[in-house]
Amino acid sequence: MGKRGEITQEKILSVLKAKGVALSAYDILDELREGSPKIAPPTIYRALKVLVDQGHVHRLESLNAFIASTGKTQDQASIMSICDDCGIVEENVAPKLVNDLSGILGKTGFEAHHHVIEVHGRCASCDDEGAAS
Amino acid sequence: MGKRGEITQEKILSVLKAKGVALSAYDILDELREGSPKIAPPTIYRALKVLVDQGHVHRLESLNAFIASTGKTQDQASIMSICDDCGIVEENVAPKLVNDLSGILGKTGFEAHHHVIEVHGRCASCDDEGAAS
DNA sequence: TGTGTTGCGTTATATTATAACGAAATTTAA
DNA sequence: TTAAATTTCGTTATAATATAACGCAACACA
Repeated sequence: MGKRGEITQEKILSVLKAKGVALSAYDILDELREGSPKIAPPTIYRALKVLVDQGHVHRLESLNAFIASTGKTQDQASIMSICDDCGIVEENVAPKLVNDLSGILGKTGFEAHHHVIEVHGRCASCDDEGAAS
Repeated sequence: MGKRGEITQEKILSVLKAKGVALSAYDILDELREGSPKIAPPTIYRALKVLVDQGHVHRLESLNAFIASTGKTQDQASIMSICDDCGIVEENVAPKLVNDLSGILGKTGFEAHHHVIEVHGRCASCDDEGAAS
């Protein structure tokens, strides 16, 4: 079975969890190369695809980056808030809102399969800093 | 004043309106090159930035593509529905939903500046086709 | 062990995007 | 009106993101 691939997945997930921030595929590649110098982009992208499909990792479309899931979002669409100042990304859930969203689009006959909801702005702590200065 | 740039913006906008579908920056580049062979990527990206800032064009983060705004969304966050079958993209507005969304994040002190809401799925007509087959 | 199948690593390349710089247009001040 | 300052644009070059394609290795099953 896909043993080799799973090892890459585990390594990626642990890097993402250790860092706790959004990393690009190439950031991850650089990290993994410290252990296995010959690893190449497709290996990373393939492993990321599995992790994203499984819900262990979220892809941030508006950053072209990836972040470990906190696990809050069990199969639910996640709402990612992204601080443009410090880069911190938080994962949120709002089943009702996502449901409403699908409902609005459903009125035109659209069948929603995957939701990309990413909100850019300023996190509480950067906001305080700004106010304090 | 920036006459040259404005001409590029107009050309891009008219290409996007004529096609009516999402185009990548390089799709647009190819179109414009039929008139002015020497045009280069930064020219396209700069013009697109202005058009997006003005709200005449939407950037689709999950497709790395651009589409002309229908004008429905006056300064409001738009909700883009994207059919993964035929590629059609529709622009929708739902001020209350966006407001709710900002409210949910606001509870954690996050101040929302820009919303990326893109829903992938199947449009009504592709759905019919699937059912009919 | 041989044969089929799947999935992985690797090479190569495609696609998307921007940095940096020089030239042209425009503005400002004399 | 012309010289200096400023802004914007075109251009070259390259960076960053992502995937196609192929061959080999691992496993599955007879």
